Amino acid sequence: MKNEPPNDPRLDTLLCFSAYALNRAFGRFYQAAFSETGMTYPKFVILMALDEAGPMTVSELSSKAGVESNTLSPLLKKMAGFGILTRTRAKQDERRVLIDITEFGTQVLTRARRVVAEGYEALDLDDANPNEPLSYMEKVRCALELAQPPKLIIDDLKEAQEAVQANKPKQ
Amino acid sequence: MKNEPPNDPRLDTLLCFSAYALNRAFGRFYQAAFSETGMTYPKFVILMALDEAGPMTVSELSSKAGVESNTLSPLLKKMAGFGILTRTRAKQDERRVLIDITEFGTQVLTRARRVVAEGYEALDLDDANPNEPLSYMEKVRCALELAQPPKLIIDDLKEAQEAVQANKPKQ
DNA sequence: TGATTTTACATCGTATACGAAGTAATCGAG
DNA sequence: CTCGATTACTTCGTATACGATGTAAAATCA
Repeated sequence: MKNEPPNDPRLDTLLCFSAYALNRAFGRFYQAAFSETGMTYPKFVILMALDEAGPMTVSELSSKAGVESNTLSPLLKKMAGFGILTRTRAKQDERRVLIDITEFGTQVLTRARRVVAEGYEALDLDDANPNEPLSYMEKVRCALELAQPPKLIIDDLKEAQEAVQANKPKQ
Repeated sequence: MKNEPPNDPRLDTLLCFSAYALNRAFGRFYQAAFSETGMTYPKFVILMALDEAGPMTVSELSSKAGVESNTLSPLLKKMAGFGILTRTRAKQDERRVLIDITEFGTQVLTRARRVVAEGYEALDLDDANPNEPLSYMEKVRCALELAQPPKLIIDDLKEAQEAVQANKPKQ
């Protein structure tokens, strides 16, 4: 019972295509949920990783998230500018940059998680059989494509964050 | 037996992360296999779709491949320039653009398929259990990350194609 | 039929993502 | 100790990918 006969020319039977299509379906789903907040799916993954495993160097984050460090560098810079994480050169080894989630970042993550969980529940995937990867992935993808996810809102958090930064610009 | 409890904070347990990570692992795998040929994974998917279902409009290709038409437009233009497909305005409806794979494109696809099949076989995934999507996807991802895929070679096809074009520039 | 709406693509701006190459700090051999 | 490797991150060029918007053809309505 082969799952992906390499000579089968049909796209539907290829795991690579399932992953490709499903990933972009998730991407659009998250984009809709996060629109106008500055949040994106890759940023969400980074926050999840930091929240899960604590402060890390860029390399560690790179392997944890499965993206190259050259992809992370500009992303982390933007996120730091946004106030959701900090980038600190390690004193012992000036080459390393330690990344840590901020309080604001934690709050954003908490809300993002809630929105995502709500969105997932609305997908109504109870009848999708998780024991067959390809059909399961396709069912999830279809559900995602039909979904209208709830939207993340962080305006109030942002205002609070800006107020904090205005009070102590001693950094 | 929930597969993706939305409140579970671990990345590993999220289908979205599995799809994200697996997709990029496939991307790197294909990039290595196709390097220096001008071929890429998205182009491969487009060729597969055309080969599978015959000539199509941009919209049809868009739903078949699961990418938006604005992503396809520039991609198709490049591929046409590369000689692997043709773009033709439909006479009945000038808005539509019909995409068809060329003989050269078919040859490239055949070779690409062979290379990919060889690469997959080398992954040695016989012990990966396809009945558990997340662990299966992770196993595949790890195998892909370790893999050294064989490389696609199309230089001779390209030369043949250029010779053909040089002989009949009546287009 | 002429105006309006819809459809099908294309273009634009932005956000990942990668390999290759660059840079600065650390390590290691001699 | 010093100078060439190695390491950790950054920068650069290129390739998707998307939403928003533009444009021209076709369909629809008045």
